[in-house]
Amino acid sequence: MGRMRRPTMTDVAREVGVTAKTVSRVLNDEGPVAMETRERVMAAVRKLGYQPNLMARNMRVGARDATLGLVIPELGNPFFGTVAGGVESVVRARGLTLIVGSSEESAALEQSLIATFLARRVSALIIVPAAAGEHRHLRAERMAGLPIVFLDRPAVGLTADCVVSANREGSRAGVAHLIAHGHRRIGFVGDLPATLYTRRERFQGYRDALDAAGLPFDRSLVENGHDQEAAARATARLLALAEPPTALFAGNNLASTGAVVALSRAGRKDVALVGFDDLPLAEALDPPLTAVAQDAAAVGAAAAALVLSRLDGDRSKARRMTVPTRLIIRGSGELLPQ
Amino acid sequence: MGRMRRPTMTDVAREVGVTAKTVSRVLNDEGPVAMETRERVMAAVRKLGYQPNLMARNMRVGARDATLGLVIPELGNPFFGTVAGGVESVVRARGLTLIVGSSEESAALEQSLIATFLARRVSALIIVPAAAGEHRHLRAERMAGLPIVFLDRPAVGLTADCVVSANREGSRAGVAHLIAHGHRRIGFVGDLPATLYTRRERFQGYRDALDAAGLPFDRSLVENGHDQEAAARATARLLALAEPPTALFAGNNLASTGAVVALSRAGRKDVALVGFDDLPLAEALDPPLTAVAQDAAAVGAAAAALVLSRLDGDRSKARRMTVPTRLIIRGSGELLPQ
DNA sequence: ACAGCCGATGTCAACGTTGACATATGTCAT
DNA sequence: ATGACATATGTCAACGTTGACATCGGCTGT
Repeated sequence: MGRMRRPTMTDVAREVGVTAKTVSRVLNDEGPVAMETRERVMAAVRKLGYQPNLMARNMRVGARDATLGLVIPELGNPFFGTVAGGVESVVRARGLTLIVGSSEESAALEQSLIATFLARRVSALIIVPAAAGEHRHLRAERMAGLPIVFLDRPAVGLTADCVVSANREGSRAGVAHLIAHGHRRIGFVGDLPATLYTRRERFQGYRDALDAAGLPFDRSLVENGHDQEAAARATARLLALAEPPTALFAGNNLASTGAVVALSRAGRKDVALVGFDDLPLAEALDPPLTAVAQDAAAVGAAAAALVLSRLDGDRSKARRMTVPTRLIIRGSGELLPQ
Repeated sequence: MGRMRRPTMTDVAREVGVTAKTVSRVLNDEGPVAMETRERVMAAVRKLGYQPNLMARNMRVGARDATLGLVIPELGNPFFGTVAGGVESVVRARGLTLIVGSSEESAALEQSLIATFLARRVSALIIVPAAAGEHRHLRAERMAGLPIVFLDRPAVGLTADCVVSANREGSRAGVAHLIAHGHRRIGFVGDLPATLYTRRERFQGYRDALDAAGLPFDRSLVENGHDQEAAARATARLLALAEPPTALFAGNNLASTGAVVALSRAGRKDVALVGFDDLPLAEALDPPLTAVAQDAAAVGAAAAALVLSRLDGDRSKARRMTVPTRLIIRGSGELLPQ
């Protein structure tokens, strides 16, 4: 229970009968130290349970903390979890620590998280911007040389590195797939807010495919919802139309899940569906889900790699990387229009 | 491009023509400061883009960093993602920052992550132990008053706070449900390694249910696999037995997913299934999945709340909290034995 | 008019660590 | 014996911030 002071380098030094500096040398493998001294220091370290104070070290060394800040919109969303996993594995291989914070899609929370990270003097930032985020305030940091990479969604009001999926192209391919199977009325179940970058891009891909096929765009075939249940309701609205769609395109993982659930509730196995984002249970659904798969871990890893190259001194101009998507054909997209 | 020095409090002070201490007072709303001075300081802060250095502050204040370390086994697993989300929301409400690290189920990595967190002087630790983790090394920290809460799985070799789901009881209820529908040969698809706490508990619940019903335990009905694909293979092995089970109990979310996939691949809609952990698509499956749902966010939130109470000085002895599970009946568990 | 007090600010040291530089031995070649 | 040099360690200040205490003018009440 004794809330005692944590031992410092000086405590270790006193125990051994040397100076803190000598202990520092031992711990950092720096400069010449007599073998015997080294051993006695190590023994004292173990005995006292000494652990270096990284805050003090970083402050003295002046440098930034060997820490990388990651801001994501929702920890609970498996897509972002997987992205974070991809970032983490690359970052760890480099001996850096990852600090993760969740902005809950709130621009204000995002700013305050970023401020916290900056106050901690992180070495770099990876940001999945919140829907209404705005990043002019980071201009000074970028000028000062702090590596900042945006992930999944580009920065707003700031030129910076960015890694995104091939949203528009993937979406276009998915919708074209439905059109190729004869569908002419294709519903779009999108994310909210509709201004969200990925939602806009994927919607554009949807329009692209319609245009390429010479199909008219029908505004009433577009519905939105941010979470699974809202997406299910959005899907139900589409199914209830006077002239309902014969096929659906879902704009993200939650929308896909919601659409599948809504179709199931309505007992409609005849409606074709292609989802952006693959789902773990895709192949077990009836019909199995055809999906535009994005590689979340790869996106995260690419962003992390980009950050590391910046840390290594790469000063070239801001780069945008696009990670390709892959259409996985399983059945739900191949249903013919009834 | 100019990698210039970041402004310090002293820079701000010089700009205004006061002392660093005065700036400090303004920024911390402490002591009396003339209105005019306050405004000039704030103006200088904005002009220079000053941001306080938390590392320096924490060091001086001696106290620990206003940061909480969370160690989870896998960032990509939605269960842990949701847990982390639950922790984060409670922690944020308190103005603390969450540092998340992933141990990849490696005891060594877990130890090194914990060491990093300790070196950063986090205010508290929440740990989801890796499968083979061992925590004697944290005894000194606990004695020194550092709040440490274990989550989902208890500590090994250390008496400490712990928040877990009602694994054994939930599992027993799930299996009892299958037995109530007439099943006598019930397969168990478990996690790996089999020594994993949750796997052991849930397996015990399975045995409990069998025993209570006077059913024999058949070792050949137990198969394991850690990820979704391995679980699918494990399930396939069970289905291929000479005397195959008429029902399955899956011991976690990945096992459930894998079991569903394997049943689907085998075209076996006649095999009953109850999964531990609910799945987002549960209701859309055919048959809909009956599941023992655990509230991952609540588990995370409970652990965070426990940590906060410790930070607030609660010195009572180590507590173990059990979060109840809920059996959600949907159909897959109600299939009758063929 | 003077003690006493309050408001506004300053001075100094310390948190734990390490970089720059200094010191004290011992070894070796000349 | 002497200087040159390497090895092993020590001294001191500084990183950016804040706690403890000091200072200084003006205002209050008597």
